[in-house]
Amino acid sequence: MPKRSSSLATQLLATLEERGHRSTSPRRAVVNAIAGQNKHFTAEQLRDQLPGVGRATIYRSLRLLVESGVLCRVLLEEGDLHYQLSHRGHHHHLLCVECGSSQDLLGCDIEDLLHTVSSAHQFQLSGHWLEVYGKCHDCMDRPAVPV
Amino acid sequence: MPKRSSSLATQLLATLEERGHRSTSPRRAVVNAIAGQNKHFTAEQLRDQLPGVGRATIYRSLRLLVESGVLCRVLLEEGDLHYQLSHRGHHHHLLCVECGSSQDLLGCDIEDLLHTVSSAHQFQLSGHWLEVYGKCHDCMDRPAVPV
DNA sequence: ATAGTTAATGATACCAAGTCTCTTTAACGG
DNA sequence: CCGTTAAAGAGACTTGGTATCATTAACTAT
Ligand SMILES: [Mn+2]
Ligand SMILES: [Mn+2]
Ligand SMILES: [Zn+2]
Ligand SMILES: [Zn+2]
Repeated sequence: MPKRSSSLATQLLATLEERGHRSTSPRRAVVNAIAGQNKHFTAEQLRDQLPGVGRATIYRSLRLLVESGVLCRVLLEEGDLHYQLSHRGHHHHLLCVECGSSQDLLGCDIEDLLHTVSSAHQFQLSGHWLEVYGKCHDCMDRPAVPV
Repeated sequence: MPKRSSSLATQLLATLEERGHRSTSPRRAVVNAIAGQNKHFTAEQLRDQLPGVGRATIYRSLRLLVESGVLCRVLLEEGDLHYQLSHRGHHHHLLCVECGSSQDLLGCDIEDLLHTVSSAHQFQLSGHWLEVYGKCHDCMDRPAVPV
């Protein structure tokens, strides 16, 4: 039996439909899989979970969802690109390098600071990219995992 | 006749030698080419300029120079990885999206701010990645280049 | 100066992460 | 129900890089 769609999945799909995209069954499979992730994930992880969906379709869906603002790209310290559900609007992440969890960083003062610094350099700010790496609260207590 | 080495190139090579790496002729060619760049560049650009040097050697040299702290990686807005000469130590860049120039951002308050924000989230900061995009002073005045 | 040791090179195969092309399918609007 | 057109999927291709390994050449010690 097909896994039941979460309301989150329904919501993601609705976002796509509002933007004029069709509700196809591969697309529903993709948003369901995404809704089931509990932390950031890669395109390839999604592909492993959806062997029946074409590779191009997965990448196309990810692009649409990023463009719609419901997914955001997350760059890990090693350079790997992951995705995760986004709180709409620009924000950043505190990424735990230990357990892979992430916390959103909303309404911090970075924008103001960057504006100040930029104008000091006679630079007209238009965008920025920031990722913050470290250990989350849980992993701070826990002794480091032996490799 | 072989292009004369700039003192910058000599300096780069010296850094490598100090770290126990041999002064080979492909390596000299690479540091010379790097010393001749006037802005950030990609590995492939370097390759085009050095058709006689093997691909692996170019990537290996870039890695060594990054590890030595004399080159830094720069992530452009579109996701392309570039390199540029580094002022040793951690710093960031103001990248002009118009002309491709970049200004180093030293001693800005970002570290302090991130520490404040992190501890507010009970997060133990260990690193971060920041790139700032916009228009440099020159390009602010100039009307946008027609595509 | 010579020889020995070992780092470094480069040819080539390989790989990861995507993108492009093109034919076929199916969603949706009328 | 039909027609239009978006979307899918197969598969070739691309980009940016890494791994392997036989050969070469820097440096070191004599
Ligand atoms: Mn986010
Ligand atoms: Mn720099
Ligand atoms: Zn953690
Ligand atoms: Zn500029």
